[in-house]
This record gives sequence, C-alpha cells and structure tokens, in this order.
Amino acid sequence: MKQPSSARAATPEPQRKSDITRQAILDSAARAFRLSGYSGARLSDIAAGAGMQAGSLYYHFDSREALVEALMDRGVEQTEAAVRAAIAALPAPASARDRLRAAIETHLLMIVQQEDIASATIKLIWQVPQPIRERALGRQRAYGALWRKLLADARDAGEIRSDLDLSVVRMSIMGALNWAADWYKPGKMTPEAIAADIVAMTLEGLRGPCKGEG
Amino acid sequence: MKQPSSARAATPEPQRKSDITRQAILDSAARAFRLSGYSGARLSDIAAGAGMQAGSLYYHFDSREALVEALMDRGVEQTEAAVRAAIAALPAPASARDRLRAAIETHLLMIVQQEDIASATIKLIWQVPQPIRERALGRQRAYGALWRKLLADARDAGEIRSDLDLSVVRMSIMGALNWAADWYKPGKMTPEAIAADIVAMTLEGLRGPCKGEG
DNA sequence: TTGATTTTCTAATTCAGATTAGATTATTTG
DNA sequence: CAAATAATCTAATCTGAATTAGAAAATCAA
Repeated sequence: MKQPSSARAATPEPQRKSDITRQAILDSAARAFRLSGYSGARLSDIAAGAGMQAGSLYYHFDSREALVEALMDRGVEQTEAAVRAAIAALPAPASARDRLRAAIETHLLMIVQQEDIASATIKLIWQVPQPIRERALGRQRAYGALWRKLLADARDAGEIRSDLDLSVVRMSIMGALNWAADWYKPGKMTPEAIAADIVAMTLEGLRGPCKGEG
Repeated sequence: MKQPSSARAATPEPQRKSDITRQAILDSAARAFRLSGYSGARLSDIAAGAGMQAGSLYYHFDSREALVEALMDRGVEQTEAAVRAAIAALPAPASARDRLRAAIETHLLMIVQQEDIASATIKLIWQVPQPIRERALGRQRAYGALWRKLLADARDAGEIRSDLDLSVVRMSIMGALNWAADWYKPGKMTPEAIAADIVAMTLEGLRGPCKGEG
C-alpha cells in the first residue's frame, strides 16, 4: 500500500522492485481464480503461488476485492490491446472482413493460450461482488465498442447480411470465443486450428445464404 | 432429511407436501445463484425467497452443497428433456437440419426464458467445489452426446462442411447460446427473435461457402 | 380431541479465511 | 557502514455465514 511518493501516472518503464512482485501476485491470482473461481481461491493459495505469506499481500493490495479488480482491469486491457495490435499489424489493404478475422483469432488466442488472465477475467465477472462487477462490465462495454465498430464496418461492406441483429451477432461470437476458456485443453487441437474453424463458421455464417465467394 | 419410508424411485405424482417446499427452495436458489453466483448467494437469501428461515433448509437438504447439486441436476435434466421433446415434436419428415434448428431454439429458450435454473446451472459449473463440478460435468457430457449426434447426423446429411471439427462446432454453438444467459435482458428483443438470428448465422455458417440454398 | 409425525423456528455453535498490528528482515541510499 | 525505507513474516483478531440442537408449531391420522 505505501505507494512511493513519486508521481504515478504514465511512467511505465522505471519498474520499481515491488512491481515485479505485484505482477507475480496477479499471475498467481489469475491462475488461482481461473481454476477455483472467486470463492474457491484463497488468499493463501494466491500468496503461495507468488512465494509469500497471505498477510504480505496486503502490502500490495488493500483487500481481496482490490486484488481481483486489479486483475480484471488488466485482463480486459490486455485483451483489447492485443486485438487492436493484431488489427493494426494487418498488411496495408485490410478489408473489414480481414480485420474481423484478425480480431476473432486474437481474442481466442488470448483466451486459450498461456495467459490465465483473460479467461479468469471472463469467468470472474459473474462471481465478484456487485460493485466490482459494475465497473468491470463498464470496461468490457468499452471493449465491446471495438467489436461493434468491426461488425458495423463489415456489414457496411456487405460482409454481413442485413437481416441479422448486430448485437446478437456480436454476443454470439463473444460467446463462442469465451466459451473456449471452459473447454479448451491443450494437446488435442492447436489454438490456431480452433480459431480457424471458428473464423470459418462465423464469417461464412454471417454472410447471406449464397452470393458467390470472395 | 427424514425422507419418508416409502419407496422413492419413479413416483412423480403423489407429491408429498414437502415436495412443494422443496421445489420452492430450488426455484429461489436458482434465482439467487444466477444473480449472485455460488459465493454471493447466502442460504438466508435462498431461504427468504422460499419464505422460511435459513436453518429450515436443512430439513430438506443436507448442506449448501447438496442443495446446489440438486439444483444443477435438475437444470441439466430439464434442459435436455425440453430439447428432446422439441425434436420429438417436429412434424414427420424432419431433416437433420430441422432437428438441429429445433435444438438450438429450444436450448436458447431454456436459457433465456423465465427459468433461472438453466442459466444458473451453466454459471455454477465453474464456481462450485470440485467434486460437485466433476459430477455436473459428467451429466453435461451426457447432454453433449445428444448434440454430438445431432451434428454428426447433419454432417452426414451434407449440412455441415466436412473440414470443420465437430467438437469445435458444438462448443461454439453452446458458447453462443449459453452466453445469452449473461447478456439477455427481456424487453428489447424476444427470445424467439434472438433464437432466429443465432439459428440463421449458425446453420448457414456451418454450410460450405456456397452450394445453393435449401 | 389427542397423539404422532412433519415441518419450521430460534438461538447457539463452529469454522474458515480475510484482515490487522507489530516485529523482523531485506533493500536502498547517503 | 548506518539510517531510512520497503517488503515480508508471524501470530493474533474479526467476521460472517454455514451448520446444529432442541424447542415450537403445523399437519395428519385415528
């Protein structure tokens, strides 16, 4: 808690020593919460995973709730950043469809790959106390705006048949992707292969019944 | 607890007095767990919703865990029963596609309509203690077999392009449907309209890029 | 009505785990 | 090296909610 006296705002580089510990705690918390849920994960579990004692967590976070909120903050932030980066990295003439595809692939990879934090965040939203949930939903709404834009662009480009409600489309895609956090087990299929199938069934499903292929 | 001495097995009609209370408790529990999650819902909340005191619950259920397990039992059971009934009720020459459509519609309706129990069950799976989760997942696996069959039939009938992994397809559909429990708010769109959109995007997405329409 | 059985209530008890306080150790800085 | 600060540990304390026990009330059977 005793945050150092210097300015805090936008100083990402000078990593204080404790920032590393803080990160380790969040990593451990992500794993614990993903595996055990909000109620199942004990602070002592989380602390153990970060190589410390339960009481020591309070030097870094005011409370269990503050910890989980910080975790969810970072979870949404990281996912959105990754998706934006993937879209930005597309070669020059990227169609609405290309961008949507990139978003779907990247979101799924965030959910399914190493990172416990993205899937923990999703799972936690409906487990945490209401005030925390409210704020988390607010942040997710912001992330949702990105998807709304992607889908609106795709529809304007004629990639999505106009009789579908875009909210339903968006939520269905998010559902299909986020659900993977629950069933994915490494080994059988690669995340990339799964992403490819979801992209295929989603994108080609979004188009009208039949008009020739692009 | 003191279950009456008579046989228990397959006697659905002679409803003892306490069966009504038991049902009221499960209803209240479904609502409470859906709204507050496994940790958030207190036994006193559940009891209040059923018009009784927390301690009285123990006459009907051995423990909080027994209650939640009974709830999830019923949740899967009801959903599967509804889906099977909908399929059985289809007019005579029902194609694989028709049956899949019926399943999707019905599953969504179970999630989204009045019944808190279906959505509570889904939400609870990853919140409950491991032993309960294991058993619940087992029951869901059985329900999943029904879907596996539906999808295999559809693929055999040429309704699903053969390059897609059917497990991924199945899980994506379940994800899209189950996610609705989290975002659906009555008022804006009818459940039927939502179901129609999901059916449209799912089924037409499952077909190969283009071969004419059925 | 009366006794037996079922159901519910009230008022502890218990317990696990979050939180706190102060001592202790590490780390940095001059 | 020594003082100051940062980080962690240990050992309570606190809390809230599940659970239990036994007393009451309701229901039922005769």
